[in-house]
Amino acid sequence: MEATFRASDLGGSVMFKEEKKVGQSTEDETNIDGNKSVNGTKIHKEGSSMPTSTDLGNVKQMQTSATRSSPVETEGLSVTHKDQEDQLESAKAEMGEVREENERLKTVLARIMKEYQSLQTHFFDIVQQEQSNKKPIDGHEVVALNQNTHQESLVEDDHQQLISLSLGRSSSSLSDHRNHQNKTQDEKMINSTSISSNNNKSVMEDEFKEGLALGLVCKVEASKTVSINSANPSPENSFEENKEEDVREQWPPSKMLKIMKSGEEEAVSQQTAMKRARVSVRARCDTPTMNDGCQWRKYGQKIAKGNPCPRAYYRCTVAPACPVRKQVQRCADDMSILITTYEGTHNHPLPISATAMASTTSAAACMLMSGSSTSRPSNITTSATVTTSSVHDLHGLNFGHPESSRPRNFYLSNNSSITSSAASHPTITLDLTAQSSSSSMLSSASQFNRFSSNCPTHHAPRYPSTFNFSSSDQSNNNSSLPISWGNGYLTYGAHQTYNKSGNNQIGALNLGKTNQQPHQDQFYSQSKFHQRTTTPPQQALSETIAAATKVITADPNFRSALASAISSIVSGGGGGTQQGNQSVVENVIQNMKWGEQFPTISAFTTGVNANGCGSSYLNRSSSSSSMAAGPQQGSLLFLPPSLPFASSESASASPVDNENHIN
DNA sequence: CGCTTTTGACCCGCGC
DNA sequence: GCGCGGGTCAAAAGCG
Repeated sequence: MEATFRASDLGGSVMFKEEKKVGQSTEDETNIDGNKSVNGTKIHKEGSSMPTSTDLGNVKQMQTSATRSSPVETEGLSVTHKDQEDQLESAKAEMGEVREENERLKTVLARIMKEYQSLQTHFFDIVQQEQSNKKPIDGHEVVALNQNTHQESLVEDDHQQLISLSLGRSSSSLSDHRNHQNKTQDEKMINSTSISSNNNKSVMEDEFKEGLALGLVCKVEASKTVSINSANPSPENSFEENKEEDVREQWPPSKMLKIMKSGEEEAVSQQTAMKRARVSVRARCDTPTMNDGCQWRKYGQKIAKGNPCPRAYYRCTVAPACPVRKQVQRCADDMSILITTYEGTHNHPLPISATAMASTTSAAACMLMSGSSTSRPSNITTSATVTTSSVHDLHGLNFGHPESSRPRNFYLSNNSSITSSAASHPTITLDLTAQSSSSSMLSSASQFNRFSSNCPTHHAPRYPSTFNFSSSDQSNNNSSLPISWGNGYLTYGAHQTYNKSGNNQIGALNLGKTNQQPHQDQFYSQSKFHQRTTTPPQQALSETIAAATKVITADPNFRSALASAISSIVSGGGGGTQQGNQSVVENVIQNMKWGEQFPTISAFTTGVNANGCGSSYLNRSSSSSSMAAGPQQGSLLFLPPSLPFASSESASASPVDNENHIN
């Protein structure tokens, strides 16, 4: 497994360990009595630089059980004692190895950091040189520069319909640096007309490594025959296109159209807009906005038809040019439900607390687009059952919460009731408002099947009807918990079925049970929440989000779509063997699947990055300082999935539900 | 003073 | 072509 990625990969080896741990964790969890947890301990330590609660528990358990065996035991017990001593010894030996490996990894990490810093220095040198040559670059000039530089990509876009999204993409100042570096690399590649496929492949692999460490940029191709830029088949293309799209997203449509020079480009723009996916999250929330970890600035509010509550428009302000927007609106049918619709891809490092939502929405969007890109939008239905135990696996860390091992069902559905607006903005909905049980799963399924009844049947196979990630402790299926936000915390309750407002929503990812009677007062009651569960609510949501991500990324169609997209790029070089590429891609996807859960691993937040990562956010989120300290200090590695919806008075909080209507 | 929110105006796409 | 609705802009107001 480790052979796939070099240890010098930025965080790659570490992520790898995480994957390994994740891959084994179900096994390890079933051996919670400690005998077999040595591997788990080892990997935990590698991943987190400190033992997790489980690890400590296991070791402690062994020690205590060894201590418990007194000399006055019977002979049989002495044998047991001996066995335990043996185990203890072997465990100690293993831990010694782990320590050594930890040291090795630290060395590697230090080297990577050093390389990164030198690269950064180099980058700044280049920037300074450029700035000395011409006026300081403002945002528009940057856009112009990018557009000039990537004119070829524009043309290429005419032949491709691509969506670009990142799964918990974390680096963006970094990514900006990378873009610049890519640009220079790209120029080199263009200048050098004789590029061997091997070189391409190796560059590609490097890109993969770094790209995965930095986050996934997923490109889904359209049904049209893809003509990979044969002159420049390097993987930089993907970054170029990504930049291109980012550029477009940074501009409002009207201005975009103004700068378009030809009808062809206009068509490209329209295609891009047509394909821009949205991810809508429905959640119980008694605050004006749900705190998803990002920093938002409100730029508009409007009454939407059919809903007395105004819709608020926010844009991400973590980075100045971040194209991500969100709309927040109360559900007309149930005011306790907040519908947050995300659009676009962050082009900057995310606060740790924002990565869960970002990766989930990106994955959902990717899945949606993978379904819609090869044909007309997405008449697809997908359901998934996920338990929190698998969520633990996903996180790669065991929080040791007894409640958290409770199975929870998630329902993922993506169907198409396409309206015109939905067609231009394909939307997938993550419904966090309701609880899921077996019966409700069925009802939900039938519900969505009903929705998809008008779907062409050829879409059905694209997404298997059910993904079941349930682990062995699935038995108490009915104990799943509904989720809602409340003052930044989750609350639990039985909720109303979502579906009524789904006119524009092509799909729904229903993470919970469909409905019972709404008891709104429950949702506002912290005390009731605490009565219902001892699971830290934010953790629960984090798990929910991560589980949804897992569902999506575990979708074989999502993976195959991604694989084909990547492999087509790889094979676009003309030299690489398809099979080899495919295996690389598969490995990439395998790693992405888990690595994306730690998108900040690679966000070495030195200098600009740290600031870009949201200093203001961090300053505000005093309650989440423990995790917030990570990015700031550059010690963000291996933190557990953050509590993404920390209770903090968000600067972006706005009275969405106030009655100040405009227009 | 700088940042955020508010809100009227404007633009654009779409349906009729 | 017109009206409607969604989305965005940007000046003014609010706030710390």
